[in-house]
Amino acid sequence: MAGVLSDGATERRARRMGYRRRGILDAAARVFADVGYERATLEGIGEAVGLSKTSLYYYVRSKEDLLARLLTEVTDEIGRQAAAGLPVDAPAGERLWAFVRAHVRVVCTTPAGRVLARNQDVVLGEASSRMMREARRRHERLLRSILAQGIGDGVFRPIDVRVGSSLILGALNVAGRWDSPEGAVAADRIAEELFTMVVGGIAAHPGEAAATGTGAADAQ
Amino acid sequence: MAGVLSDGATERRARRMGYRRRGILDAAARVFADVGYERATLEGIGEAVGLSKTSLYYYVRSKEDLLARLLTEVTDEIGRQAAAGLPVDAPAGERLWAFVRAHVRVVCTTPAGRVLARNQDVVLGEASSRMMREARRRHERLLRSILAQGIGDGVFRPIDVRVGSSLILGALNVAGRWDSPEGAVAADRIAEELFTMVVGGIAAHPGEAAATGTGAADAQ
Amino acid sequence: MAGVLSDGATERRARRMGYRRRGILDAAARVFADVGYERATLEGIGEAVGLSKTSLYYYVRSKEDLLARLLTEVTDEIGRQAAAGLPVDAPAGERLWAFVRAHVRVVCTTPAGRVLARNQDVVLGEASSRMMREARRRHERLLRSILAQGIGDGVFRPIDVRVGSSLILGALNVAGRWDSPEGAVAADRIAEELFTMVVGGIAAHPGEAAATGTGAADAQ
Amino acid sequence: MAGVLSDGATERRARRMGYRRRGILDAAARVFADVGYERATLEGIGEAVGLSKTSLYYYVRSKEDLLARLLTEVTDEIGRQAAAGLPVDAPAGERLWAFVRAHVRVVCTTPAGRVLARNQDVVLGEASSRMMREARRRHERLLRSILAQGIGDGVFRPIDVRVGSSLILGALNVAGRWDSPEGAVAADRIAEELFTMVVGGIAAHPGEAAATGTGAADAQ
DNA sequence: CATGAATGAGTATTCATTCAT
DNA sequence: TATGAATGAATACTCATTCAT
Repeated sequence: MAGVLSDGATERRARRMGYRRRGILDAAARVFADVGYERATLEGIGEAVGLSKTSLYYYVRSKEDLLARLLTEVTDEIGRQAAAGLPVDAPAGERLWAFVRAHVRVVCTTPAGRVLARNQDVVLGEASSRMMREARRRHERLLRSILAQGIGDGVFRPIDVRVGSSLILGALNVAGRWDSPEGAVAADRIAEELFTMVVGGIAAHPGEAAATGTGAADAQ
Repeated sequence: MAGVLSDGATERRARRMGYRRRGILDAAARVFADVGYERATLEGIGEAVGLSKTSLYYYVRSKEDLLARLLTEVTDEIGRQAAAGLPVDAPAGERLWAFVRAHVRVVCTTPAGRVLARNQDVVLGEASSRMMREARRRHERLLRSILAQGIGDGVFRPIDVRVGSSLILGALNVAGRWDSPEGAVAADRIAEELFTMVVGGIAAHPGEAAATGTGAADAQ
Repeated sequence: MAGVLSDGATERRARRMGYRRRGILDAAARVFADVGYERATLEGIGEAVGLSKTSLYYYVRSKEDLLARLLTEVTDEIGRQAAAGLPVDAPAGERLWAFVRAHVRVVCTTPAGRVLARNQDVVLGEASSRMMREARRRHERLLRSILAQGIGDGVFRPIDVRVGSSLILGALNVAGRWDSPEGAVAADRIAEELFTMVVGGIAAHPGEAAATGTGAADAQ
Repeated sequence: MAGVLSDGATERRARRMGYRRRGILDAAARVFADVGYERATLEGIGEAVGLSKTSLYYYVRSKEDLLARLLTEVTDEIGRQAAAGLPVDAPAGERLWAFVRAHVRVVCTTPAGRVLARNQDVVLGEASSRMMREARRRHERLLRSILAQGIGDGVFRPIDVRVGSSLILGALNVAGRWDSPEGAVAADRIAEELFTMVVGGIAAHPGEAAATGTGAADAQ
């Protein structure tokens, strides 16, 4: 894959670079999760990796870049986990469950996940902004495709997928704001609860409740 | 008790003070909604009201105070609207619909509402923090009481009300992040969609879908 | 003394003005003594008299003016007390004792006195600066005249009166920095100690000690 | 221990850091001496060293810190000079003379000394406050030990050493408020005058004068 | 790779002071 | 007399970022 000559050295350096970058990203995630993006300082992050704040610039373009990379990475990681181990033609219900579980798990158990769940609204510059927006779009597209499939298959009601996907993401992200439960098991229980509500709603007798809602709307 | 004459003057003055404070709060809401709390500057807010930044301090204790007041106010306003025009013994379904509609409407159509929907995670000092926390608690308590009533009446499934209320709020707040639709009508349509999903879920045949979810969980 | 016509009203007003001014000066003294001139705020002083900070400007030109008047007043008051009850031709020793006692008493037992003792070095504007400087000069002139008289009468050694007066004032002012002893009696005991040292020095056998000092000076 | 080569570089760097800090402290001393601590601005100090005001923060924690370090340093320097060249068992008279000369010299001829003499009453935060308090305590303890020794040896009268040390310090500090005489010689002459008065008092015939004082006290 | 040194731009906050009423 | 309202000027301190080494 790599060039023949500078191969060994380059790769080694790249990997070292990767290790460092990893450490930096992780440290940033922890700090961001702790005090929030705006209140976090590069010095603090540097301290957390054992590097001077200036050295950070060797690996990362800017503070915004740091956040953008972090969120992009974790977002895509969720997507990967959501698809892992599922046949391409898995039914929508199963795919949705996998998505929910992956999202909740990451959002509950990792610093980066908490950062993702909480920093939906930071205002960034053009470059970083685009990077993040695209990752988010990928994520939503995945969820929407699941919803669309379910609707096509007749297992989901014909809802507006854009509204639906937003609602679901908003609902799942609340988990990232709770005192993070330790371990995947606890996270999975939360995921189940959220999944059940999202899929089945809260009504005991869905048809009637929906009617009630409409009735109230009409009654206004 | 007060003299007939000075009464008018006094009242006028008090109202002027009110007007000013109102104007400041509103301007702050607009600015916060535009650029986010952290990037907003007191100078910018001052400009938006036509007051020097230092004059702001005549009406407000600090930037944090500004946000806390704003969010407290708008949160309580939603609660008021959610209860308006409903008999005390209204059925849970109707009450939930009123809550959803009020929340979405405010969150979609007012700057302060957008600020509320987006700034769930700002870190504030003790005083402001408490003020906001309490408002939020009041709001959640209202929603929880609705859920509890519905469960008691058998119209809602016996879900965990804490999880449920968080999920619902998270879901509703996403509306505050969309390019705000103009007018209460559009907001109400969104509210209806969200309400329908929250109540009825997205499954075409709830029982089965839920079963699917559980099945997926077992299958993992 | 006052004009025949507007007499009653004017005088009443002047006296009212006087009362207010008094209250303001006293409050300012207390506040200055508590937190220091620079950290004191007009608002705080206003509060201490039960007046809005703006109202202060009716009685006083500025914050600096407040300090200048205060210190001028208290300085002259010490001078008055130092001369009170003494025949014009009193011996220098007695006059010095009266001076020391008056100074220490005021400096120990009154807020304004403490302000005087501690705020020797505030930098003020031209007008206020001159007012204070003159009061201080009057005070020093009094002390110097006492020293000169004593030297002329042969009861004090032929010291440099300028150095001597400064030294004495510096020595006396330290008392204003101690936790102020309540009551004139305690203050008088302090005054006696300081007076004794100033007059008699600390040497057991003055002549020899002075020789020692000179010797050390020579030895360097 | 360190490599031969990097040693030089390291040391040079460390010294540069020292130089900078030194320069900053000195500049601050000059500015504080000129306009007083409260009216001094970080920007002004920065200008005086040829550094931007923000760069100051690379070397110093805060404005208070700057003052505290400065006064601590100069206070200890006086102590050092007061002890220099004296045998440990030097007589109290000589030690006192050395103390007085050192104090007056520094206070008259150095900016930091003038700052010390004049800023006895600035109100600082906890950390800086403690640092300064301790330096002052060390200084007073030295003076008190001299007084105690002298009293024990019978060369000083049995005065209250706490009162005595305060009085002396107050008396010596006045020299820091005069237009500073250039050169150590002038300062030493002032020191001699002050020393003479402190030790021998101002009375021509100490015993009688003291009696006069007491007499005045009795007569009141 | 790593960092020490330096800085510019930004920002909340304080406070004496003015002025119309 | 008294004050509510408004402001200008000042100021300490923060932090991301650059650059030479």
